[in-house]
Amino acid sequence: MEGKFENQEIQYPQGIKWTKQRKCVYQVLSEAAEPLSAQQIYLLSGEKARQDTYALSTIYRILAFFEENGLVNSTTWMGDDTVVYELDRGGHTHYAVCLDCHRRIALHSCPLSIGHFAHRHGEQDEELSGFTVVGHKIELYGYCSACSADRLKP
Amino acid sequence: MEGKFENQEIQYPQGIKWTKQRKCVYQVLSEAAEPLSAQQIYLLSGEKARQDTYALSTIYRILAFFEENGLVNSTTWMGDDTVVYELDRGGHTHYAVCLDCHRRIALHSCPLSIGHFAHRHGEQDEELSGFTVVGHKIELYGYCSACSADRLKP
DNA sequence: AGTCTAGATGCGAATGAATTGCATTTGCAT
DNA sequence: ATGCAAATGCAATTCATTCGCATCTAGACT
Repeated sequence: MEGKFENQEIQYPQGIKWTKQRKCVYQVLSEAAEPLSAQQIYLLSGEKARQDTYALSTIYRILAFFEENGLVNSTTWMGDDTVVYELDRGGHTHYAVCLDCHRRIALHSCPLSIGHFAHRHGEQDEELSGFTVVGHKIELYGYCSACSADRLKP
Repeated sequence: MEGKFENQEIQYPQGIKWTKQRKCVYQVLSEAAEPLSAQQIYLLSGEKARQDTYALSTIYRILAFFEENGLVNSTTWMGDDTVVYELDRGGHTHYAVCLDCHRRIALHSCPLSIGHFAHRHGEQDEELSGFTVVGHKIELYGYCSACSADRLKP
């Protein structure tokens, strides 16, 4: 039996060609607790796919494709230049990033409702008139509890 | 006379070694209207320095040095992975980024005061307890007026 | 079920930003 | 003016990401 990572009860969005590579990447993303880099996805996909490994370039192409089709969003962390991807689950999460150890902490509440914010700005900043806001990204940065402690007694 | 970009009335922060390359980069940044990439700074420095051109690797090292010493901040734009640098002028600016033409629009008002925001979060999210927030970054993304129009009638 | 084909993949080579090693040069404190 | 730790230039290197092209495959159509 074809028992790899397939035949799970995952629902793949319709209207696109679902190759085994795409299913695999999709599943990896759906199980991820936080945004992943192409490299990480590449490794995780390799594990899932029993003995196969999918080409890294394919992973990149799949991610670009997913992004174009609105299935995933990409971002980068402060102080790091590699792009990370996460499934677009409708809602959104923001993070606090430690400038020292680079640890990231997910914030469970968003400090501003998109609509509210966009609205206020559309009215205040002339430059922003006509701009259609579809999303936002917020990042707090500073030092996590562990690193804050270290910085006091060096 | 040594008439290059030097002998202007620029005040260089004290306590560090001011080579001509560093002065030049510093001046380029102080004249910039928005964050610049290392490449851009490299080119602009080249122009300022009459006939000289400073090594690109030097520019990178200077920027890293400036950042460590709190003179500049670095970030990246949505949908672009090259790092950009701007002088730390105390205040901070946020941008709206067009996902289509990549044009950026500076927002002249910040939707949340750091203190206020950090405070509320430090109390609400348990994960954030002990985290010392030193700054934040907000990016709106969407489509600018020109591109919004294009998207309606393709 | 078998055929067909646009589009997807694998592989390796190419790009481009950023970093590093090392020999040489230069602020700047003495 | 002198000396040295730190900064620079240059070339080579790393690492993420992209691209060209030959081969394969999902899914539509017999």
